[in-house]
Amino acid sequence: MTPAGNRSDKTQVTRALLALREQILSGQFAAGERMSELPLVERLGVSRTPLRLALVALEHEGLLDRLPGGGYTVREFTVTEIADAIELRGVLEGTAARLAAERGIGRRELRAMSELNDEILRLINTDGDYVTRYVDLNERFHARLIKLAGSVQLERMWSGIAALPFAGPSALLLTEPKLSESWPILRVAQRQHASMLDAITQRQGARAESVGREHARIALTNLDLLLRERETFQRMPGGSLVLLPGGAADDHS
Amino acid sequence: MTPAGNRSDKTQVTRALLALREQILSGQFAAGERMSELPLVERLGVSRTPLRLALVALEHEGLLDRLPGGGYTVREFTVTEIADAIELRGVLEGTAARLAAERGIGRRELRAMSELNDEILRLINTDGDYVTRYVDLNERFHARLIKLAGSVQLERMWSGIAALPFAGPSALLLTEPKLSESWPILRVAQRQHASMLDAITQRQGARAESVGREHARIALTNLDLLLRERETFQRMPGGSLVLLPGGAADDHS
DNA sequence: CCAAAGATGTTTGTATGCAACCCCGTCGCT
DNA sequence: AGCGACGGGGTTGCATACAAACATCTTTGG
Repeated sequence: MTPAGNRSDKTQVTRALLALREQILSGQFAAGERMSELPLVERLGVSRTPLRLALVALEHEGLLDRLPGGGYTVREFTVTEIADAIELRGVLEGTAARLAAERGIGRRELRAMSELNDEILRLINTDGDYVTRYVDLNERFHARLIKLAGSVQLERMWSGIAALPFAGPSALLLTEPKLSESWPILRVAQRQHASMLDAITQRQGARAESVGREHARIALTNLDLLLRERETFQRMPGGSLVLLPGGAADDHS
Repeated sequence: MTPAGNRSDKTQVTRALLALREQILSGQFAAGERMSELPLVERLGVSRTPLRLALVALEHEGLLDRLPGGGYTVREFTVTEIADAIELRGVLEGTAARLAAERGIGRRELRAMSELNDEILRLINTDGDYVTRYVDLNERFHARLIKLAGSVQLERMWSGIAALPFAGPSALLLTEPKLSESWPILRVAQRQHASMLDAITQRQGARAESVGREHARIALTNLDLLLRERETFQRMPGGSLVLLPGGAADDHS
């Protein structure tokens, strides 16, 4: 859904959309602050007409909230919301896997996904900075998984939620500093990919679904780990939009 | 999501949105036909600016498809897509029920839903034309169910899919002619509502989820019944948007 | 001194004019 | 005769001017 622009659109609304999203995610707007059109116009260098289209797109995307008197604010996400979004992504991916299993999938497609996953396996057996490549492969795997179900609606819903900051399939990957902690997790994830493919191949719908769900919950673990290091967290794109649990408790629960 | 307008907006974009949606659902546009802005402007009596906002809203809603060169067409739905959408609504409602069960729900809310469902029970024990009232009660029950989970994302996704023609909780109710056939179905549905509430009360997440899913599948049955009477089908709002299975086969499968 | 009405600035909503684009047919040149 | 280019109609994209809603602060009258 209006994820970016089609093609390499040079249209003003795309320009505004991209710029705005980036500025929002990098925390250049305070959480409850009212975003009026005129300031944005001069900030982004587009006129009001395309700007408004970009704004409704971002509202649809869930990054902006329309406030009563008109105007927008950047949406603030609680940790619970993020966890819910991840759980929901798991539900959707599980459903995709189940439907794929029930309906049967061509060997070509399964083969392609297997190869993607094999490449992931080779990658995490390597030493070195493979994060970028891993993210790419992982996203491709998940995107294809969703398409396996062959349902437009499912795809739409998934795109809607996976575009949310922190809810995407590779959103919470630990970056450099703590890579040691994330290494075993990636292995588990790769294994789950394989299990899903196997379940789909053998048309075991229930198994495919539950593995799909559990797989997404890996992100919950990563979320927990990340929350232990608030500074790192805040620096990640979109980090400033997250309302961290208040100073009290929750740090040693 | 941009379901109707907030408040009783007299704004032009709302006017355009409502009028357009109604005209689309009543089949006043051919399926693949290109909808250009200028004709719509004089048809709806609003200028291009609010019209375009209404168009993107309908695109987000899934009723319109943007076509490559610009402009829109009304979206055409296959029977399979409708079935998928219903299945997905079941997945979401099942998830809502499961989350509600897992997280626990206040008695007040459960009580309220029980009363709604009791009223449905009394209603279907009555003779007479209760369709309108049933639809109202049923929609309220489902809306509350979704809210029980307490997840904004889930609610958003559900609204998105329940707004689709034929995918809403009461969308495929058989109208007057065949009421006799739908009567026992309503009884089953009411019972499933009760089971869901019971499961939630007893915090039986898995049960709540599976009942929620199965409950939505009632709509699949109704869909089947409706497809036996194409004329009736075509007359329902949005009926003309559905691409019926080609003349061959499928009538006696 | 307080209250109410009005003026003023700021905001969003709407209309419209202009420019760029695309499809397509036709005309001219080779 | 074929191929290419030019131009016309129609369409969308964009910018801007204007109107209406809203808020605020001031000013004036009691």
